[in-house]
Parts: sequence; structure tokens; C-alpha cells
Amino acid sequence: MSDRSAGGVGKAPRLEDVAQLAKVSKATAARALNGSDLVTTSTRDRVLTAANALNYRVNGLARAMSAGESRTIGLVIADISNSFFDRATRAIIDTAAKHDYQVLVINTDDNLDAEAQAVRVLLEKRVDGMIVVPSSRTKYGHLISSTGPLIPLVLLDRRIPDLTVGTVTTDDYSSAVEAVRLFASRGHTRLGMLVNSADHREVDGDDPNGTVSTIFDRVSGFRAGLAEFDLLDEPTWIRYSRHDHRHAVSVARELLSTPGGPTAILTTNADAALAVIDACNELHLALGGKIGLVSFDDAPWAQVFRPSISVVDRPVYALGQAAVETLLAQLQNRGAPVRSREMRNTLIDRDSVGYVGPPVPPHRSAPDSGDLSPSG
Amino acid sequence: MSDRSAGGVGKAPRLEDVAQLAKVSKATAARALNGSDLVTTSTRDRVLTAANALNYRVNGLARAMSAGESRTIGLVIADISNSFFDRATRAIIDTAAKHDYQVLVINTDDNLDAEAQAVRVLLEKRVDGMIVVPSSRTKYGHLISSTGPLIPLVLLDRRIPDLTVGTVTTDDYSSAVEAVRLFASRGHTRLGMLVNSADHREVDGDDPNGTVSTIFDRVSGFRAGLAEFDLLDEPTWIRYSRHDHRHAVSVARELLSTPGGPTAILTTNADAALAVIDACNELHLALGGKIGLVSFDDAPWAQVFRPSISVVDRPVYALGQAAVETLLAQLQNRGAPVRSREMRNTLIDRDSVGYVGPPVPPHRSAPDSGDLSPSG
DNA sequence: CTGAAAGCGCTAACAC
DNA sequence: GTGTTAGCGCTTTCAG
Repeated sequence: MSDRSAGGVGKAPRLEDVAQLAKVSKATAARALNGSDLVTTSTRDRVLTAANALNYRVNGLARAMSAGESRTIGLVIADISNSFFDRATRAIIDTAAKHDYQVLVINTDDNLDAEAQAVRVLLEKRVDGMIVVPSSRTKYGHLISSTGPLIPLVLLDRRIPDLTVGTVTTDDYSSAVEAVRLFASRGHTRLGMLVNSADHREVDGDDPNGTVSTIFDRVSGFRAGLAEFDLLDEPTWIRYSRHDHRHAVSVARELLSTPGGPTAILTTNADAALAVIDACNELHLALGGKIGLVSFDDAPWAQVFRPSISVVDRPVYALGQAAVETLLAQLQNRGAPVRSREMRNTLIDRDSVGYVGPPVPPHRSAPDSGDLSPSG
Repeated sequence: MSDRSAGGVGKAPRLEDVAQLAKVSKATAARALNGSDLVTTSTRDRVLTAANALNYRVNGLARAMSAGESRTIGLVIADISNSFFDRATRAIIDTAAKHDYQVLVINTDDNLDAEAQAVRVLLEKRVDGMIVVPSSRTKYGHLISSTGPLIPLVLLDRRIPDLTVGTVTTDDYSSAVEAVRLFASRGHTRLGMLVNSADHREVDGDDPNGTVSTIFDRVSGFRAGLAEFDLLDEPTWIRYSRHDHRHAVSVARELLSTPGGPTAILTTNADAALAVIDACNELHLALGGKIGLVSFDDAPWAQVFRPSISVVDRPVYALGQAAVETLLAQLQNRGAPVRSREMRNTLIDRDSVGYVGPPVPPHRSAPDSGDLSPSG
């Protein structure tokens, strides 16, 4: 039971055991193991051999305690099993590993309480910093103390306008504008939007304050696009649905079966796109013909579908990577100024936009596509 | 810089700070905080108030050190951004959280060295146990010591025949047999298989020893199915491809464009199915007509595609959940006998199987579908 | 170059 | 009920 040499059941060897076997002090053993150059080659060898013989592994917990850093970062994310976040998570874990950090992952389902709870747990586990995908644009009390973020923090994918912390996002506002332009160039004049959101209540026309920034940006950009072409901005054509295929399909169906309703839909993610496609299947509507679709996020199936789906491709991997790098930079140098990055999406036009008429002319000279940015 | 009361920069309050403020000893403070009932209500209140005032959070590292458990488990998985593993991961994280455990996730890309490295790191971080998706059926030296698993361990999704540890899998062997039966019932006599695997070399006909158990089982089951109907078991019709869409498509194309080649394909995952669909697109083949497809894993898009894809739906969430529960049971009671579970898949027949002729009769009286099991 | 010793913050005996 | 104290295993001055 208390056999010390056997693996499995016996206790793990400690630094002291190694030191004893190598006939040196703990301090020397530690130095040898950690590659300090204040050790003779011969003693170092003795220590290494001993460590090897005992199959010694440092106790990271003990090291973390005394060193004051756990080399662990926390990731607070909406839902790992989402085709966007899973890839972001992949990037984060891999990038962190490259720098010898591990990551503790927690899902929130975009629930604010769950998010606060996750932060609490991570704080207790003494992560060195965290990356969070905030579930609210406005509520962030759980992320700060009186003087700023509780620990080094970077926001991924979504901004919190009032919180000055490192943030890594994409230019969704202008991508939405571009999507509208694409629709307009194929003659679509009645545009709708299907927003897949945890918070699926219809939001206020002017300032959907409860929503996360990505959705806020996409909706705002979409509406700015409508204005650019003087197209009808009909509130009921911007519909919200839950993260639930059946519900999303029913909303999509309503959108597409309204007489005189939209002929083209912009969706905020791949799941919503699937709902639109399904609705078209059910209603026997010609997607890519009289009906147009553009979706945010380039899911693996999007280019295999027939018609292949036009998408706003987001640099997911790079986003996750940047988040980690921003965080690590902060860890290295806590006084460093906050650095945020907005990365560029790419509109990939495939076959789902369709064609219903000649290009719609812009209302007045269109603003440069270069520098549109959201107000919030 | 060393401001103690300010958040953010100042040091975090310790148990001792709380104790002092509440005018009790550390022990009492600890008891109050941890809900021991050997404390007066009044002192408990004082302590709680103090803790609150200081915004105290236990130092989980310190607790872990002295308690001897970190309440953290490690997850070593092939690739989180895969539509199967992402959902399994989701289940694992959520189930663990429910029991107040957090999860450290590491990707291996099915690389054995990466897996060994991951295990090493997790061991150093002193996780209480780990769940691993092993990248080899035969190499597991990094998982054990002379007396058994290094720490409580459960294998997810794939077995290691020679390793007696808790394992949670699905009955892929019989599902593959069933898939063959389904093809046979629609007249398909020439069946092929597209295997999407990190280890994409063609494996030996009889014992693909290098592959992971799921693939081994699926291929074995497939071939058993062929035997059942006395169908041609042509080695070149079982093709392996990398986790790379272009490559998979080219392999699928070869499979489908061989004159006299297979008219139906069983794929081992959703990505491979996408490759087959893409190949059919390119070759203008009538999927769901003269060409049949069944895929392992029910991806979100499978039922939305036209034709909708027939699949072997695997109980992913339950699988992850069971893995955690098995592991925690082991943690509770280390002497407990190893418990493994094989969960049942469900063949969902949609519209991609097609029809090429009357049902093929079984060669001899077919074995009961009930209890087929792989040899390895 | 090497060793002794003081913590890191908490839990769990063990006294009172 | 509450306090004292001895670790948990490591890093890191500070001496030698």
C-alpha cells in the first residue's frame, strides 16, 4: 500500500528523494533539474540520473505556489461544441502549449451567471490570466475590481466598450455592410437577417444593448448597408432565434414565407445558415436562384453544399492565437499598455447569393468600404 | 505596487487576513468558510463578513497541496475542433463542472509523442485523473508504470486491448455490420470504405495493428458484413485518407471513378462523408440514387443536406458523461474494479443509401445482430 | 559551487 | 468551539 518505489499506488517521488539519492541538497537538486548553470556537470549528471531512476516529475502545484505562477490560463467560452469556438479553442490550447502554458476550459452557454461562476473558479485555481468570450456587452462587474481587471484578461471575439482590456475581434460591422452590397449587386432589394443568439428576444431597433458586440456589429452593419442603398429597413425582417435547429428553422420559414418578404438572408452563423437552407428545402425555394443567402463563418460543409454557400470567413485560428499572444505579453509585462486587435474577415462569394435583377445603385455616393466602424 | 486593499495589482487576501479581520484563528476561519458545523453561527457570520469584505477566494493551489487533490482532471484528445470530439469535450467539461472538477485540455492530433508529452505535463500539474483518447491500440507505455495506470485513467472512444482500465466506447463493429446490411438491402453489392485517419497508410488486410480501435472495429465490422453477404472484399476498396479535405476528396474520387468499383461507401466520420459528397459533385454521380453513402457520426448538417445523409449516430454526449463518471467513481474508490462501458449507436437511415437493385440475400443464415464483437 | 532555511497558503491533527 | 502547529513540495535568498 505504501510502497514507495512502485508506480501507480505509491506516493510520487519528491525533490528530496532525488536529492538524497544523488547525495546533494534539495537546493542543488532543484538547480540541476531546472538547468541553472551554477552546478558542476558531474553533480548535474548525478542528479539527472537519480531523477530518472526515480521517475521524478516536479510537483507543479508546489512549484506554482512558491513561484507565484501556475502557468495555466483559463478560457471562458460560450460553447466549445460550436463550429467557431471549437476552432478558436484549438488555436488557444495549441498556442498556449507552445509557450508551456496549459488551459482550463469552461463553458458558459452565454449565461452571465455561469460566466461569473467560471471566473470565480478560475480565480481560485489561480490561473495566471484568462481569455473570455463575454456574454454581455454591458455587464462586466464580475471581470473587474476597483482598479481594473482582476487578473490579466483578454476578450475574445466580442468587445465590451466600457472595459479597457486587450480585445481580439474581427471587423464584423464592415463585413455585414459588404454582404449587403453583394446582395444589392445581384438585385436583391428586400433583405432580412437571421440572428442566432442565446439572447433571442427581439432587441430594440436602435440599440440592441443586451446583445453581444458581434451581433450588435453585424446588425448595425447590415442596417448601415441597407441605408447605403436606401433599402427598406423593416424591423420584422431582422429575426432572432435560439440555438436550437427546430426553432431557427421555424423563424427562417416565417421570414421566407412572408408575402413580399425578404428574398435574401444574412445569417450570423453556420447554424442559422443551416436553418435557412432547411427552410428553403421545406418551402421548395430556390436557394442560390431567387433566394439569396450569405452566412457568417465558413463551416467545413459550406463549400460542399449545392449550391455552395457564400460566407464571411473569419480568421478563427489567428484570432485564438492572437488572444493567447496578447495575454502572454500582458503576463510578461503587466505595466504594458492595453493592445487590441481587429482582424479582417474575408467575404467568399460562392453560389448561394442568387440573382433577382440588375444591381441596385447606392442611394448616394457610397462611403469607402475601408473604414466603417461601429459606434458602440 | 504593494497596495494590499486594491484589486488588480495588490496581492490577493489570504485566509490569515480573513482570520485577523474576524478576530479568530486561521483554523476557525477555514472551518467557517468550508461549512464545518463545529463553529458558532455568530463566529461563522463574522468570518463570512470578513471574507466578503476582503473579497477573499481560497487559493486552490494551496488547498490542493495540502489536501492532496487538485480537483482538476486532464483531457488528452486528438483534436477538439473535430465535430465529434468537440461535443465529447463539451460533455466532459460540463459533467466535471457539475462535480466541481475543472478540465485541462490538450490536443494531440493523434500523435503518439504529443500524447506522451501531454500525459507528462498533466502529471506535473497533478491532475487527479485523466481521460484520454489514445492514438494507438498497441502503444501505451506512457500511460502506465510497473503496477498499472500512473493515475486514475479512463479511455474515451477507443480501447487498448492490453490495458485494463476503465474504457467508454461504442459498438462500432456491429454498426459497421449493420451499415453493410443496409447497403445490401438496397441491392448494393460492391461496397467500399473511406477511412479518415491520422495514420493514413494502408494497413494490413488482416490486422491493421497500427490503427486505433474505432477504425479497427469499423473496418473489421465492415468486412464481417461483406462476408455475411458473400460480397467481394476487395482490399483496394478500403481506402485511407488524411484529415485534409483535398486529399480525402481525391481518394474518394478514385474510389468512385474506378470502373466496376464500389457503388456504396461507408465513411468513418463526417469529414470523410463530406469528401465523398464533394467527389460525387465533381463526378456528377447521383448520391442517394445509384450511389450510396453511410457515415459514422451525425453531424449537424447531415440531415439538412439533399439527399439527407444516412448515418451511424453515436451517443457522443453520453459518452463524455460516462467517461467522467467512470473516472470520478475511480477517484472516490481507488480499489474499485475497472468498469468499462460500450454504448449503443443508432443507425439513422435517411436518403443517401440509394437503390440499385433487389435486396442481396445473406450468404448463409446471418448471425444474430445482437452480439457481434471484435476480436481485438 | 553547494547547503540551510524561510516561506508560498491551506488543511488536519491534536490540544485546550 | 476554537487555537496551535506541523506539514504539503518547491523556489529562493543568504551563508559558506
